[in-house]
Amino acid sequence: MSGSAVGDKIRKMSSRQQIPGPTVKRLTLYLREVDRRLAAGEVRVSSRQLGQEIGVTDTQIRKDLSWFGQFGQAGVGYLLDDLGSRLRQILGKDRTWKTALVGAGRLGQAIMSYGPFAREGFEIAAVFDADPRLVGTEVVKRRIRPMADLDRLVRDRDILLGIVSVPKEAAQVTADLLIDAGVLGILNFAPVRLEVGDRASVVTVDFSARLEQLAFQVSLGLKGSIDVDE
Amino acid sequence: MSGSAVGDKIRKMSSRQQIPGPTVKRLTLYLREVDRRLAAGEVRVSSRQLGQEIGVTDTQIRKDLSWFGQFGQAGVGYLLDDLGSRLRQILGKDRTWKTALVGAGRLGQAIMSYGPFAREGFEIAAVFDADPRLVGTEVVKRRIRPMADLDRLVRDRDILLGIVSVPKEAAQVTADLLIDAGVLGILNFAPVRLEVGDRASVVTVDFSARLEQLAFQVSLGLKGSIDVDE
DNA sequence: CGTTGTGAAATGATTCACAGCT
DNA sequence: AGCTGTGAATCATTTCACAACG
Repeated sequence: MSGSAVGDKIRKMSSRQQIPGPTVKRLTLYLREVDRRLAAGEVRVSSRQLGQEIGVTDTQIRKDLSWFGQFGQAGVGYLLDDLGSRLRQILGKDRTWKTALVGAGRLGQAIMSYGPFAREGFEIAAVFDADPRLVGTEVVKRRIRPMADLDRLVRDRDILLGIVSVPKEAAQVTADLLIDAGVLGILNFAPVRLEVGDRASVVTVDFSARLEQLAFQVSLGLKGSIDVDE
Repeated sequence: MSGSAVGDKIRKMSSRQQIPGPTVKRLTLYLREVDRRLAAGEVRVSSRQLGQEIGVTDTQIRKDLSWFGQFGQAGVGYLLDDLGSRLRQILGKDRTWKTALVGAGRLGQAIMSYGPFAREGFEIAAVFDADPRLVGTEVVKRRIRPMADLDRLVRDRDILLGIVSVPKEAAQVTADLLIDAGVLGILNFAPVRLEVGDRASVVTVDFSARLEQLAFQVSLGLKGSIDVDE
């Protein structure tokens, strides 16, 4: 029964139903809340209870989950344990993602020491920097490699994700290097749009754009966390 | 006509037409591209040219701008200079936003030294930390203040925005302190939903949620920057 | 002409309403 | 009774199509 359930999920996913972007963003929140409740020793939740905490309606949660098959027990709710592992599977968190970090400046250092990254299946398997003064030194307990080693190390270590925390001028070249070395996804912290065609997926985290959005909301006088979002 | 155009905008904005969230997010990108072209010495753009660079359709841009009145010259396009200052005004970037940073760990330090913040109208007017070992020291050329001084300093210096870069356990308390001291907007880096009611606006930047979204895309095999977003 | 600004149409996401399971 | 899963309805956003303009 559990075997065929996994099969359902995979079949549905590979039939290339397009999962809505907003749904994906929420999935992460669901998993977090599920883990929190599991850690608290709880066993079951209803979609309403789950949503309460994270500001999402019960219908929304059920609709989101329905993209991936059947999860719950009608009349009862969801088994946290089960829901957790299905979500982890969907989000690709049932494996370890080897990640290359490029740019070991203050932002890179912050990322290296950011708890959640290290803990939740994202292993920073190599760190690179173009600054010769940094190369060879240890930062946050990690040896910094020269850019020249990037291609070889990414290949040898089967690294699939890249984190770009270099100045914006260097972001595009860095992305190209990573992709040429075989990386499939890039988390970009530079405030630029990376042009990658269909060679990889990109997700950008843009601090200053967000601060601007905040300033806009405040200056409109729109109090209230209208769009906590993410 | 230009005087009344500004009037139109303000009237439209205060008549509380609800500006769509996605529009606000794009406005920031438009301003960036406009500034880039201004710096390159250009004088005019059409919506199509503007969109090319940042991956947005011309219609989308015109629709977005139309929320704020008339901007362009039919048959010609937009005057970069004019468009830039209108966008700056809309986004609240025609003033300096005094900001309090709470949490001077590595992430806080990265934020302090993040160029765009400092340059684009966001002044970090005070930095706080709960760690007594940090308080009183200088980090990235800024003196770290104790939490006990937060309320007084935020009031005295007319600080309107707060940046929360503390561990997630401390995020909610920190937000409450900031709001009680009069802050109207919070940029939250902790991976939790802040409960602020209608007392302030919140925008959250959640690194690990984003990495998860990336892992999801990659594991789905969805190559291509489907959702560069932000 | 080429380009803006905008109603109208199309697409996408959320909420509603309820059938069906436990 | 309580709750899930989902088609149908509503609401939001994007795209289309075109009139008006310089």
